[in-house]
Parts: sequence; structure tokens; C-alpha cells
Amino acid sequence: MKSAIAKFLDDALSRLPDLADAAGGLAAESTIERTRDAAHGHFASNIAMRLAKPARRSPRDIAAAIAEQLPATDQVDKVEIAGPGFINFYLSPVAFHAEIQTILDKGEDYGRHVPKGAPRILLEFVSANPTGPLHVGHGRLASYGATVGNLLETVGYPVHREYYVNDAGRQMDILGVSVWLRWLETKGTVVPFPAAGYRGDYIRDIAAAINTEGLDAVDAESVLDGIPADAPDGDKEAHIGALIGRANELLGEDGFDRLRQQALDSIRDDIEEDLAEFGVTFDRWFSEQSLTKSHRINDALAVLEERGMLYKKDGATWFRASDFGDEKDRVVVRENGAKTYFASDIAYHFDKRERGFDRLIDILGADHHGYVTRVKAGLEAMGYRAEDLEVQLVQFVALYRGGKKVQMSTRSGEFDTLRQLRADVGNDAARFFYVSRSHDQHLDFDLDVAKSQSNDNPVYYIQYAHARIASVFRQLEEKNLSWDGPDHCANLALLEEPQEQALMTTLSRYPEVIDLAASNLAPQHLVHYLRDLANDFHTYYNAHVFIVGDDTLRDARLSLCAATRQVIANGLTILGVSAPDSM
RNA sequence: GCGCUCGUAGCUCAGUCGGAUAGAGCACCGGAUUCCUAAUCCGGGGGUCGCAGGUUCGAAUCCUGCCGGGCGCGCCA
Repeated sequence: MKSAIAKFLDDALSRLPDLADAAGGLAAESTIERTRDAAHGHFASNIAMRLAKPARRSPRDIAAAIAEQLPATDQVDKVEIAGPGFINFYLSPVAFHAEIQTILDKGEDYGRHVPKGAPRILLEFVSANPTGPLHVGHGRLASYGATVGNLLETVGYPVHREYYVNDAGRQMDILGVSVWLRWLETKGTVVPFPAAGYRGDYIRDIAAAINTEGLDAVDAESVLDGIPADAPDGDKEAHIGALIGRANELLGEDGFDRLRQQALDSIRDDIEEDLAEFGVTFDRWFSEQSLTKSHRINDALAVLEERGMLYKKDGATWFRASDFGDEKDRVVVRENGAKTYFASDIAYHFDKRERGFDRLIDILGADHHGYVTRVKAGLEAMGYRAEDLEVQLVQFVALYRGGKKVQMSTRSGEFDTLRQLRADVGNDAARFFYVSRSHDQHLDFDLDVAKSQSNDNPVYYIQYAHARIASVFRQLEEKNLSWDGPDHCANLALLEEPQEQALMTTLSRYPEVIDLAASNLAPQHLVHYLRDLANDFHTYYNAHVFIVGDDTLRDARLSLCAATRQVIANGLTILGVSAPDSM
């Protein structure tokens, strides 16, 4: 609808060379918006005001000139110049009827663009460390990322979803030691559990389930002999570091590696299952270990070396990040020869680009904002553009229980899992609630409210509208009446009630909402739209009866209902929320 | 200290590539059902858009400063 009006404007401009010149690269569509007040018509363009300065003419003068050149069409009833120079468009009923017909014709494809080949988008999200179950904060990353992926696909982009698994490095060793000690406990060897270990119950579950072939039980003395004291008397990092060394000695490197790998696989599988139940799936789980095995880190470092972006200092290898706007240079290879996490990070992004993805979108927790500049610096230093990478930082979820903020820590095992949350409030409510706020805003999640008032959640309000419509059609069948179906909406002209006009107007906004939400990576626009749509429907439902004796009026009203059901279903599908036929 | 980010109704938040009279839910008050699901609808009160300047025909939106909150600043991952 909006694009049709843009076309009319463009037509008019093409007949006004002076103004077309002044417009330059200004896209007519970007000047058009829905009016807030019906007294201003359905759409308004501020193009005349924007051209006033370059064209050196008064806005109202320009507006009048444009209005005069607008092509004749049955879509527009009236055009008015108003206020400082707005061009207001009053659309004809025909335009709205045509939109209802389009919704019914296109069905689940309504609002969807024809697929484009490019840019190919790599969407990375969640990427939580595989050291424990997902918590409620990860749920927000998952919901937001999945919905953004759906939106981008809906507007036609090829989207590849990826989860980066941090399965290398010290945290994996700590995980391995944690499982090892818990397993020893089952054999009667009780060692005080390290302060820096992962102490959640899931570690015990893993320990109980692992394949223990080749594992030998040892006594506590052999484990602790010569190990420096743990906190609070000693340093907890030194303590667990020594335990990692001991595990390698006692189990052998292969033995410890097998143990560690089993723990990793168990947790990774759990995360994958958790997310799949949440309706969040990935095209690839990208292993950090695989970067090393495939020598991608060395490849990336070689590129940087070749371009003169590395230097040695204090025995370490540094990357000239400060040349690209970072506050200081960054170490990529430590004095001890080990590569830093940052090295694998830039190698990973290098690999993403090398695999042919044009647009990289990372969805990260807000605590990662310090990494944005340096990763972009890495890409730029390797010859790509910093703009190839877009990072969306998702703010934290603060969990409240009994009016108090719940502290979360993965290592201590004191946190609320996504699983618990899903069980408490349901997948639909959780998916919906997570994306109902702008992702760059902090989210207060009050568990008590979510549980006790889950029926007040707006998701039910929207689903209820969908279910009500399904029920109307069931009633129709019971009464042995029929609807003339989606093929001939000849009677739509009978829809003259204000509630019907309002509903048709809101329905016609859907494609614009999808475009807005997709281009801003902002699903909350869709959430708010669906709420508005459901509100318009419920109002209509309360004001008028649909199943009336008059066949033509009934057909018209049912067409409107069917279109509403379709748009609600399409929107909820993008959000990953079900659209039930009964509640 | 430096950097990023946020500040809109009693509460939780939309609205921010500048647009006409700033919106919703919750809470509060008052109404609606012989009829398709009352998980619904209608009406009402409630605002110095943190503060102060600036740019503009026009600022919640852009710029600057200040105040207040959150987060980040390792040869950890």
C-alpha cells in the first residue's frame, strides 16, 4: 500500500524536473508515513517540506505542484495539502478491499518478500559457553536471535544461523576437573570441591552418566598431594590450575581429554535439545576447537602478519588494534605460545567472511561490548570492511523472585535455567515476552508475576483473537452456513462499520511493520502491532455479530475475519509463538 | 578515570533514520453479556518525555554540557 503511494509520488515528480532535481537521492517512500489522526487521511508525505530548502520554494507551493501531477487512480479518493505542507492521501475503500483480497490470496506468504540471493547473512547468536545449562539470560538471546532470523528471511534474505561453541581453553579443563572430582566422589574419594569449579548439580549427573572405561579411581591423597591451597586461604585459580595438571598426570592426557570431551558433548547436547524445544534451531554448531584443527587461527594470523599488522613485544605477539580505533593493541599469542581467545575470535570472523557471507550479524550479551571494536578492527586489518559486521548487544535479564533480584552465577550453580522458565510460563509466553521489549533495554523478569499472572500475558490476548476467529468458523459449520471463501470477496463494499474500517486499516499495515522490524532488527514492532490488531478484532467482535442472516454481509464479514486470522498467524509464526484454534 | 549504553504516566515499557494533539499494558474508578469463547469490550483520571542550552518551519527523537542508573575496561574465556 505504502509502496503504491510512493509510486504515485515518483510519477508526479518525474513530471516536475526542477523538483526531481532538488529531491536528488531522496526516496519518495521514505517521506511517507501512516497518519496518527484519521483527520489527516491514511498516509501523509512530508516531501514538500524536505524539498523546500533545496528547491527554494515554499513547502505548500511545492505540495500543490506535486498534488496536481499525481496520476489518476481508483486507489485514492482525495489528496489534500495540510499544515505546513503535508500531502495527505485519503485512500478509497477499493484500496482496502484489494488488500483483504491480497491477504487471502497470499495466505501464509502475505508480508513475505520474494527471496533475494544477497546479501547472504550469517546470524550468530546464543553462543553460550558449554559449561552448564542455559539460563534465563540466554533465553533472551535465543528468542531475539531466532525472531530476527525469521524476520530477515521473511523480507527475502538467505539467513544462516550459527552457534559458536567455546569448546577450547581453560574453562573446558575446569569443566573436566569438576566432573572428574564428582565422579571420584561416587567411588568414595571425597576431595573438597574447588571454589573455582563448576558446582551445579548437572555436573554430578554428568559424572554419573559418563563412560568410565579406562578411568581409575584414586584416593584423595594422590589428588591433593602438593596442590596449593584453595580459597579462602589460597588462590582459587592456582588451586584449580594445579588440579588440572594433576588430572592430566593421573588420567593421562588422552584420558583427561576423553573425560572433558564427554562432559562437553553432554552439555552441548543438552543445550541443543533445550533450544530445539524452545523452537530455536541452528544450521551449524561451530566449534572453536575446529578452528585450531583446521589451522584457521594460523591462517588468520598469517594474513595479519603479511599485512604488517602484528609485532612482538615482551615475548608476546600483538595486533595493532589501535590503528583501527581500538583503545590499545591486543595480544594474539601469549608469551607461553598459547593463542588468546581474541585470536580465535578474529579467526572465526575471518572464516565467516571467507565462507562467502556478506553480512555478519552477531547477537551478544551486553557484557561483550568491549569486543566489538577489536573484532571489527580485526576484520578491517584483514582487508574486509568493519561495516560487514553488525553487533546487536542484548541487555541483561534481571530475574526477580519474591520482589528480590536473584543473583546468578554459573560456577556456583545458583541460577535459574531456561528450562525452568519454560516449564513455568510456557514456551509461547517466554518467546513472546523476551522480544516484547527493545533488545537494548534491560529486562526485568519477575518470575512470580510471570507465573501467577500468566493469563494476563499479552500473548494470550493475541492468541485468543486467533482462537475466537477459528471458533466463529466452527459455529458457521454447526449452523450449516457457508462462507463464499477466499476466491471472491465481491461483497467487501458492505463493510462500512467504523470497527471494520479500523480493522482493515490495521491489517494493511502488516507488510510495513514487517519491513520496519526487519530493517531495524527490532521484533518489538511486530509484537506491538499484533497487540493492536488483536485489539481491533476484539472490539469488532464485541460490536457486531458476524454470522448474520444476510448472505452477502456474512460473507464480507467472514472474509475480514479470515484475513485477520491469517495475519495474526503469520505474525505469531515469525515470533515463534503458536496460533491455537481453541483455548 | 576512560569507553559504551539507558533515563517517557504510580509500575513495566512502546514511540527515537525530526513531523501535526506523546501511546499501550498493569494498577485505580465507572459501565457492557437473552447473540459467534468475558482469557473480551467501552468510558475516566493520570506526563516539566532526567535538567539546561543549541540546530530546525517543526525536537521525546539530532548536537553539546550536566545529573542519575547499568555494563565494560586481563598475555581470562
